[in-house]
Amino acid sequence: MMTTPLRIIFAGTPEFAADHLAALIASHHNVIAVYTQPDRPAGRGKKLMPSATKQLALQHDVPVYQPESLKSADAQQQLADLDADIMVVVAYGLLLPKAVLDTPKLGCINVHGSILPRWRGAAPIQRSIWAGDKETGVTIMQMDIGLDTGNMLHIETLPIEADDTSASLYTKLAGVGPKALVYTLNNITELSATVQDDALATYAKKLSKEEAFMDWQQSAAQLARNIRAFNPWPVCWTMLGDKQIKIWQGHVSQDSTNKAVPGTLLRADKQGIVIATSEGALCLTQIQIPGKKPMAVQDVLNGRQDWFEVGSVLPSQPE
RNA sequence: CGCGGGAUGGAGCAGUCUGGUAGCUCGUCGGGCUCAUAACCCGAAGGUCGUAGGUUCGAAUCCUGCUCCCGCAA
Repeated sequence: MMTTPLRIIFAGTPEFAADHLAALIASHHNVIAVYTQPDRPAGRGKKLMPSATKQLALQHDVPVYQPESLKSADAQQQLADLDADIMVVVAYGLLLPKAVLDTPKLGCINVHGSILPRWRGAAPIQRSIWAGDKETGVTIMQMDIGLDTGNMLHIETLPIEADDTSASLYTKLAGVGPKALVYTLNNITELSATVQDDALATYAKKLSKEEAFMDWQQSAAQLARNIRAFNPWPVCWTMLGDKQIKIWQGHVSQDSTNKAVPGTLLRADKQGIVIATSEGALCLTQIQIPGKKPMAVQDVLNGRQDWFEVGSVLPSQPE
């Protein structure tokens, strides 16, 4: 159904946002400007890197704005002068003051990576895996003052598979989100907004590197979920002697812990590295040692069998 | 110019300091053993040692440039 083309301002930063921008550019709507975070140092040499969204915008000759903040009167006036019908926000990374929310004729809408009101906040995709949810999705909502509290316009659900990581789920949601977004824009005037039930709300707090440290006092099931949730960032890790080991893949093992101290290395062979936890054993199948890429445990053992001595105990706290 | 590690058969590593016949653990292929096997035994194939130059009688190894990969830190 072809509706009247909307004049859209797009605000977003990472890859996930760029995927949505691509869908808008391909649609019959007009993206008149793109807001994205200022270029930040990234990558190996700490070089200044434009965001994925900026790169895409430049390819399509869409004007790019990169204010440090939208709180200033200048920035707000600049945005108002664009005279947009609606503003679409996807993983922008900056808070929008009320003045900005009210500027476009149809307000601002946001694509959020969970089924609201569950997992409001910064890391909805990761938290849904971390918590063991069976289902997730994207919610398109009308933004208001609160953090992800706006009225919901459209929801698209998706099952979470047993082997899904944050990386794989991101990819899946990036496939669903853009379609849901375009659908919402095409039907923006007819869609009824559903108010969120605050009683059901949960908050997806940001991930930290500390949280990704393997605490063997936790259960094997929780640690297995952590491994999937914290992939590709910050990535679960542990200390083997003075070496930091990142853990990219693992699963709950059938092995008995024989009441071994949590953190005890029970076995290291082709099947994986099995470690005792407070509740069950965990089998690591893909790990990464400093200076190397992630590798199958089998490969690591070929060259460094002596590193993994059965019976040694890994720490449950980062020094 | 933030600190550091690395590039060697298909995979993971040793060898580099003290230049002199390319080595280990696996994988692959062939054969054997076995009721059978991811187990075990025997054998084989497979490498311009990241790249360009320099030093040398001789360079994986020493020197210089370049490319790519990664850990830390922000």
